[in-house]
Amino acid sequence: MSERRVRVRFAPSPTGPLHMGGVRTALYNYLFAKKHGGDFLLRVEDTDQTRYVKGAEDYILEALKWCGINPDEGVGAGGDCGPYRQSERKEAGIYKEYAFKLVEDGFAYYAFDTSEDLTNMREMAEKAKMPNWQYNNITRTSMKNSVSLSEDEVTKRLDAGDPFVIRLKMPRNEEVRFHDEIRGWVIVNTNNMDDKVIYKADGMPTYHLANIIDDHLMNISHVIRGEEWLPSAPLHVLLYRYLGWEDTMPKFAHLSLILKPNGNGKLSKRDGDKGGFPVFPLEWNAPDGAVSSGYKENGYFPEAFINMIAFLGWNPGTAQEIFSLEELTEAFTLERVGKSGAKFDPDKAKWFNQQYLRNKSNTELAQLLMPIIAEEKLDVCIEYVAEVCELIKERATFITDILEEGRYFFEDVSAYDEKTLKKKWKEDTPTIMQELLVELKSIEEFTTENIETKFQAYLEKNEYGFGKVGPGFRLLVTGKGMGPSMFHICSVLGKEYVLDRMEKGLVKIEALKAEA
RNA sequence: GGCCCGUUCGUCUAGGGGUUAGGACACAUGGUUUUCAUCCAUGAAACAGGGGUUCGAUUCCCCUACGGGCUACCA
Repeated sequence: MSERRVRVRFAPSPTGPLHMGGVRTALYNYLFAKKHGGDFLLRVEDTDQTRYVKGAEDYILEALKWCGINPDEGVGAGGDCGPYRQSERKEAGIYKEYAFKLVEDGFAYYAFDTSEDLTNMREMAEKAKMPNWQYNNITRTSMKNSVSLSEDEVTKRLDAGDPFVIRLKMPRNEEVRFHDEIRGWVIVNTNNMDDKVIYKADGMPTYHLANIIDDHLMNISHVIRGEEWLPSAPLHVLLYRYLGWEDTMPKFAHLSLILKPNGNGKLSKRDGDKGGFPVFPLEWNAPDGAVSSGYKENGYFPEAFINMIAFLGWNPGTAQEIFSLEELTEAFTLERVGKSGAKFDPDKAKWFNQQYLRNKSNTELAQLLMPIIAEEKLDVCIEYVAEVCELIKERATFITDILEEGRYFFEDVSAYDEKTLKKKWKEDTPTIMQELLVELKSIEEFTTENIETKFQAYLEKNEYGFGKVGPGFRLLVTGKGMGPSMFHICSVLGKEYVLDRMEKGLVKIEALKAEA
């Protein structure tokens, strides 16, 4: 067989925000396409108007954009196979003819049973201890459809405009097999499959039909999708066969699900709320006003998020863990995608972010920090922020940690760490601080080295250990009990500021002490 | 319940008929650091169970258990 152009698609339903699992599916599709020089399409599967959620489609588009997963074709990108929204394709009359053709060819039939009929049937079956009633190749003979009803009756109903659906006529006792790129051969007997509705009473195709038609019309070569589709894959194979498209049927690859960090089950929105981590790439404001947090808003870099997601169920087989999108594209293969579900680990997610943060230059970090600083109306220049980043970077996971950890670089000290105050602020500390203040005042050039030299000289002169002077000094200047080198902090802060803080701090702390 | 898929340290995983079963996160200990973080070193930690096949199975096959998915005129 000649090499077919790789064309894959990500086909979400706009029923809510895209969650991590969806992003991973999109990512793997994207990586696979790029790896093989193919196309990545975005198709919106909005055949169920009752589940349509306003804003969801925009959200999906924005989320993918933030992740750097840009479609070559599809909604928001254009292309020759449009429209790419299934609702619009339905309006264009794309699906109807195929549904009816299936009936004509004897592979499907009209069914007139109403939803109530079906519900009643299921309830009756349940009472008769048949808990799982299905509309299938046995039960269909006792239902109202073009298989059981006379031809006259069917025509009469059709002419009268009775609502109907089209169901696939599942054959009796046939083995349907297909090769999954990740799982190998999957074989299912048609006796275990039901007569799925492929065309709804409202004139919309169901997922199954629309999906097959669109994939065929859009020349999709590989279907990479979630495990939840594995059970219906045989149905899809049958649909390709009955439509006469089996020779160009795409290859299938079913991805395992992302599971909850602890406990069982797939990751859901609630797990994030409970575990204190996001499950969505971007913050989602639901129409009902509920807000779900996003990775972006939590300070994650998109590259780190993507990297982390990629490793949930895939690995390169080497020790390398940090991969740019380009490197992922280079390294990605379906063969190295795992078969089993992966429990999501929020700690590892943080670790990825930390790695990326550390690899960014101080200027880069400062640039990212400036908007946040502006929001807080703090008046500093970018060069100063970069210097702060240099000092705080090593102890930050998120960009905002730099601001929080290094608060004292931007604002006066308003509170003093109680523990340090209690343990390290002794009777003679104020005197020592006064003396240190004088020493610092005498420094001409307020550089890290000069401050350190002066400080050490002072210790030596009085035969003090560092522990006698250091903690009080830090407390006075930063309000904290720990942090980066004091000499660095002071040189960044500048002489005036440091002296001022010490003087004011001495007064404040003495007042606090007197109070206590 | 039925059907389908899966099962290596707590977690993500590598590996694969004969290995001291490797790495990463998290954890613990020690070192560096005035402190915290970083960094470095070290440690603890796994082949779900039972049957086969085989000289030999964690690896191949079967069964069981467990986990997951599906079982809509939802995707």
